[in-house]
Amino acid sequence: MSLEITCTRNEADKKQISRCKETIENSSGSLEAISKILSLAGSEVRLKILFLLNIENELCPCDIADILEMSVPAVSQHIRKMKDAGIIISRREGQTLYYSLVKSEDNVLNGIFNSISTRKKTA
Amino acid sequence: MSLEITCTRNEADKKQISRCKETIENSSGSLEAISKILSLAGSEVRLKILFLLNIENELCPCDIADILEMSVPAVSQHIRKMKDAGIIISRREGQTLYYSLVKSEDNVLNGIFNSISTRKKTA
DNA sequence: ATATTATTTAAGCAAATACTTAAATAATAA
DNA sequence: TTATTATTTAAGTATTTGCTTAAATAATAT
Repeated sequence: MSLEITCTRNEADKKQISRCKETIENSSGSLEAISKILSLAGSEVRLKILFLLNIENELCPCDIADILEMSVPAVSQHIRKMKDAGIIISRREGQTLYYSLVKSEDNVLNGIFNSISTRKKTA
Repeated sequence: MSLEITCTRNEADKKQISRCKETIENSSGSLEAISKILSLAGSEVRLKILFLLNIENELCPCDIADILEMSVPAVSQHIRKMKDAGIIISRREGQTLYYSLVKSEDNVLNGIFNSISTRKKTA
């Protein structure tokens, strides 16, 4: 973090700017982690997959492809990104891989699932 | 929504697939709206801007550029996307434009801000 | 072994994204 | 009016993304 303030606005509140820089610095870890999760959930296809996994507990790529009416490789590639990020895990049963959400308490995804339900009700 | 099921898995649960298709169809509006917001918040730069606006109430592009150590046009272009999506609004005071969050109750952003704070505490 | 099925991986490509620099607006000040 | 300041807009470009098709793994069945 550079403490130098380059804003030339007369009215600029330099204390506010310094304070904000520190705030960002102090939360940089969670900001990075959460923006990563949000960038994954920010794809409509992936949000649907996450939403379905939350409801159905587990699904395989083949079923997801069927539900979302898209190709299996396309689904598989979305799944890989979420698996790499550690928000879903797989369980094998014969040839079939079942994917499910990784559960955690302070999970930003739970708030998102609630928002989807809430917005649906009030719409 | 096509009700045709193309999954060739022997074990495929056709009732589950039909049910999931209906679930997605029923929530398609909120899924689209929320994925749009998440795609905006899923950029680390924009998440920082939203996070700062939540704390400071309002900020101008010049100050944000200073805080985040990036160019004013780059900030302005991020701001435009969020303004176009209706999640922030501007207030003019002379030459300066102050941006702030559009408040709403069932707001997915509030859950995100909570997650940032929670994760910071437990980290 | 060979074939079938479920899934992943890889290569290729079009579209979207996020910067950069330069030019255009808009408001204020001299 | 001309200059200065805050901001936006536009054009250009490199990177990322999300699909497609084809090939590679992996498990099961014959």
